[in-house]
Amino acid sequence: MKVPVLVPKIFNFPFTYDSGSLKDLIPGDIVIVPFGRNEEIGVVWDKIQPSKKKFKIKKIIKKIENFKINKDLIKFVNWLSAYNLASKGMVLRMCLGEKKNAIIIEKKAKEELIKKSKFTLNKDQKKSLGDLKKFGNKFNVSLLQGVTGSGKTLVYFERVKEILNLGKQVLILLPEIFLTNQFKDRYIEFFGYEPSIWHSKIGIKSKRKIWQSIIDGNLNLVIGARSSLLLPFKNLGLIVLDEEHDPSYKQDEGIIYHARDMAIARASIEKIPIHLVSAVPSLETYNNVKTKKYNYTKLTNRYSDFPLPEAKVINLEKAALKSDQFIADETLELIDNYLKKKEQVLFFLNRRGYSPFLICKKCGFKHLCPNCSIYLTFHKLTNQLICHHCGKKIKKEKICSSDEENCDFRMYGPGVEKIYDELKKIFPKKNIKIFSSDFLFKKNETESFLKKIEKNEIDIIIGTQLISKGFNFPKLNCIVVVDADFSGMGYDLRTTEKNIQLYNQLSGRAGRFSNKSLIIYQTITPLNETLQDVLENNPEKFLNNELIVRKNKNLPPFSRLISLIISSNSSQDSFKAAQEIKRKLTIIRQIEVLGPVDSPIFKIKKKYRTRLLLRSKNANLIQKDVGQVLQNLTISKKIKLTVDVDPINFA
DNA sequence: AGCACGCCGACT
DNA sequence: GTCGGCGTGCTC
Repeated sequence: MKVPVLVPKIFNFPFTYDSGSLKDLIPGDIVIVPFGRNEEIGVVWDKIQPSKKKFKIKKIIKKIENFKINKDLIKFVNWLSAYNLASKGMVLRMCLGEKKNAIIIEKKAKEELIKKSKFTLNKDQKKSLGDLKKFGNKFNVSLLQGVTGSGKTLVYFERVKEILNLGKQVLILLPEIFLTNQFKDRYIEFFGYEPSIWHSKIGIKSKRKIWQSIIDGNLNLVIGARSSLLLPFKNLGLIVLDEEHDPSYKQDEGIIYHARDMAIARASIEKIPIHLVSAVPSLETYNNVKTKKYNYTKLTNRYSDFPLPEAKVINLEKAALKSDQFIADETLELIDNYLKKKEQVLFFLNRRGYSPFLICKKCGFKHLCPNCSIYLTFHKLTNQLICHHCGKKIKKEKICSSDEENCDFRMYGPGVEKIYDELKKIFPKKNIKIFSSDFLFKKNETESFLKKIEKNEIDIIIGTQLISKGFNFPKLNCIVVVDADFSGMGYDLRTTEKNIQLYNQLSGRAGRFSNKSLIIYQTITPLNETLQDVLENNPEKFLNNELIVRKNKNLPPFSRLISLIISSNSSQDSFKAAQEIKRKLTIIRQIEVLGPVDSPIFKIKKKYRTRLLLRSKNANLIQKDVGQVLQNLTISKKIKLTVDVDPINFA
């Protein structure tokens, strides 16, 4: 009997095999097949691929008895692959945990019971929980919105418990790996046992253990990052997607997909509910709530009734900073009140290193990354210049082209290390620490750092974006945004949205347990509109305006975008290939093709990148037509084509 | 994607 | 003279 078998490789269709002596093979069975000169794991797929090519049909070697992929997952893989223009085989690869031998049998782990704390929901929370229940246990998308500190987690934990009690599996998605550990403690407190955590960096043995017990139905709950979305759940009953608005849900390497949108698709295929959770939802989700596509429930008050921090703007233009100073005197006066009370102050600056600009005063020389078309950032910690794109590290060069002497470098603009130096000079006795990826080397370092902050052992924290995400710092009551910059780079239509999200999230870090908390925005543009929106703390107003703008400009969600990135070792090759692709695409009536243009960062990791942007003329899906053209494309293997459906990053 | 085969530079 | 760079072709 002929059987279609999909292998976890680049192919977008299953290969045809002979079942041999194996009887009753059905879609979802996991098999070992001969492939080329090797053996490969594969999954019996739903449809035989018709083919004009002649080939010898090989026999399936054996069937793996204990595990089976469920039918809905096959449907989901097919759908995800078609939507994102990625090959089915590569999507299947993600289901199998990337590593092909995740399947090997091993002993199963028991959940260890730990003491469980008692939680009670307040009135607000009870109402939202009631709403979520009311929406039902069939497929529906709902947004649980609540200001930072309103206790959203507790609400959905209760909901999760309910679904678990029905004997169903639950998936909780979080936007970043490092949040999963922090989240673990809260989970243990509530449920009384260790949750299983899944993300790309967990070891092979835990992967194997989790994968196997999920497919068996022995494990009921997984907390995971993006990749957990493709796990082979046996009977999934609920998906919760926390921090719904977070851009890191978009995977932008390898198979490019948006985990939020894919999660919704999976819920739809599995016919189960999905809860999106956020303080300020993404524009897409907001629009879907407005048009009643999604259900909606809101928590309006902070859990312990402490107010959100008061906001203050400091005009850096007027502050007359001395050279080498990035913190205004007025800011220093304000934070002093908090430090005196032994309360923490957080300086937020989304710039790693010491200084982003190192320029020779005499010859104007700047260090350019040898692999990318961007300038290098000076890091004092390692005394190196580092490329924030490819990670290249080099020592300072000193040859000045203006005369025989060495270059005389000046530093412009602050990074977190620079702020550290400035603060250390003013507060030599305070314990000041930087929280950025450069200072968190080892695995447990992040956790111990966070513990120290919780225990109030650190007086001043200087942090990058990392710090804005979901942490609970009880003694933090004052935040300083060193450089509230709203200019963006001009190539990201979501810059404003991201800024609103960021500052909203950031301000939520302060005043968890205080009536008097403060967030200070230092800026050279105190009248900026986005800043005004942030200050007003009325994200709905911003979202409504933004929707109007998008509508007028025919941008998503009123149209659809697909971005093509064409890259190669030569800038001419990339550009020529892009023109060629554009020509072929113009056959499609319902899209317009913008470009080709060099990408804003033209060279990344030695590859020259040119891009095309495809836009639908209405809100219909265009994947099918575009996919067809791309499939029949014959371009040199030297050219790499990356397809990004619903792009959010335009670099 | 991975892997083998095949053709040209640099160097143990 | 070999090692190894990557460009090309193939996988039921």
